[in-house]
Amino acid sequence: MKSILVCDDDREIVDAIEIYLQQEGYRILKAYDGEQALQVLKENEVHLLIIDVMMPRLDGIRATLKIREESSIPIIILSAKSEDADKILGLNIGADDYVTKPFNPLELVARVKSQLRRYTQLGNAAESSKRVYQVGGLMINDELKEVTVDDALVKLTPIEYNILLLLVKNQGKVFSINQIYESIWNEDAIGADNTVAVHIRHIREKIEINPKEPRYLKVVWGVGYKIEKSK
Amino acid sequence: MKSILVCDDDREIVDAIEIYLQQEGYRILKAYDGEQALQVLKENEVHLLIIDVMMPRLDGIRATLKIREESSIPIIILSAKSEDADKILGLNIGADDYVTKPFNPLELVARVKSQLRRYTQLGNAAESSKRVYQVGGLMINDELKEVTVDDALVKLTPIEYNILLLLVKNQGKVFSINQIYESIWNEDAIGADNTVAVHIRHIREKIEINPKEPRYLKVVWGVGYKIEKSK
DNA sequence: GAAAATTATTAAGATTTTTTGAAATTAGGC
DNA sequence: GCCTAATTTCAAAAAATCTTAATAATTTTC
Repeated sequence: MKSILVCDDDREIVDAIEIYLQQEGYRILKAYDGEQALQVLKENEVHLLIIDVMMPRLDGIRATLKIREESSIPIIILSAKSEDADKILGLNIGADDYVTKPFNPLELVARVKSQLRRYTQLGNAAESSKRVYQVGGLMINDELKEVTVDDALVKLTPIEYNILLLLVKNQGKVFSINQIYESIWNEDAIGADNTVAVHIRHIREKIEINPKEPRYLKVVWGVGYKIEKSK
Repeated sequence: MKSILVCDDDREIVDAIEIYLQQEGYRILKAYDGEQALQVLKENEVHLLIIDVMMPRLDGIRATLKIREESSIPIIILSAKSEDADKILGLNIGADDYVTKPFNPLELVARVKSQLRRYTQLGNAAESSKRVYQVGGLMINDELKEVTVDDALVKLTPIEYNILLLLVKNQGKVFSINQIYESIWNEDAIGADNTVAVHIRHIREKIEINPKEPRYLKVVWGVGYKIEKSK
């Protein structure tokens, strides 16, 4: 579940935003000035920040600057100032979006979703240009959607392919069954453990010489699955 | 140099945007309908796309959907429709931002910069949190769920791993058996002393050269356990 | 130095997690 | 609409891990 920190000195606004975002399944953290926001960020895993400009103690602009010194989470600035100059300033100092009050809550929700998609799914320039991945004798060409093991072509179904691609793209990194499910199916994983497990088995049958002793697709007991990094 | 594709059937708008973005040092590619945009994307390296909604042949919404099937570049939708529903739709199908006409060119430039910064510099969730902890020759990579002692890989069970992670994350700090239990199991510790003790022993067997004289995982008599801080 | 309190050790039974085989359902191509 | 391939579900076997309880070894207290 994704956590969103909402920061505004107007508690009514914070509460209103909370209601809308909770409906979308996000966990909401709250702060009422910039200092508090920094504190919450330090102590919690936060995936996105919505922050007002005008606040006591530390305003949203200064807070954004401070946060950007060490974090790259998406920041949406909220402001009563609809002056273009303010928007431009906010966007230039590191914010990802700038929404002016009064705003349609549903538009804010859509912008939150868009930012989180960019941050958690779409990724960045460095990784998106790569289209061929390799781990030992296992190779995935994402342009041709082809998988080969020791130069022999292997035929995977779409779901199998996507799971393997996720794991190979992040080789070494462990993914829980839920993470895999949510990442591939784009929906909440409830009781989907077996589904993923069966796909894992099918992938192993196709890419492993001996599925009982997988060379590539390994289980990390109690945690999830990973592709063994080639050394 | 970053390349930006500007796509609108109104050539004047394309030209105007071109002027502003060129001043910022971007290379501008142009298209005048969705089909052309897809074509240009296929044949060029494009780092960001600005696309109008209403266009002949293939509109901006459909084009965005098509592009998202295989590309993750930032997309800014431009539109004369300022209806909230249109904005929400655009953002939900994969756009990164939605700007309504008429717009301040400088705000558009700021939004372009913001998106490119996210895409080319700030990166995404996966890479921003490298979670590696170290104490002397003991190292925990929480992303790979791997523990090494003097560069030798050590295999821990989930509970063992979590206990060690807790202690290493807070190295030097002493945790009582109850604190450890409640922190790992997330339930009240009643008569669970032995359980934790057994796990501690197993961890020592795996990470210590001589479990009887632990270098890392030490007992603080009458209080609890800690990981000796490295100096 | 002995008793009390705390921590360490061991191994077996209980539990959880993963793997597996097969059947049922769904989706896509012709 | 039928046929094939893909996906999901179910249930049980296998593997790994966790807990328990009984006992031993320490350290502290008196």
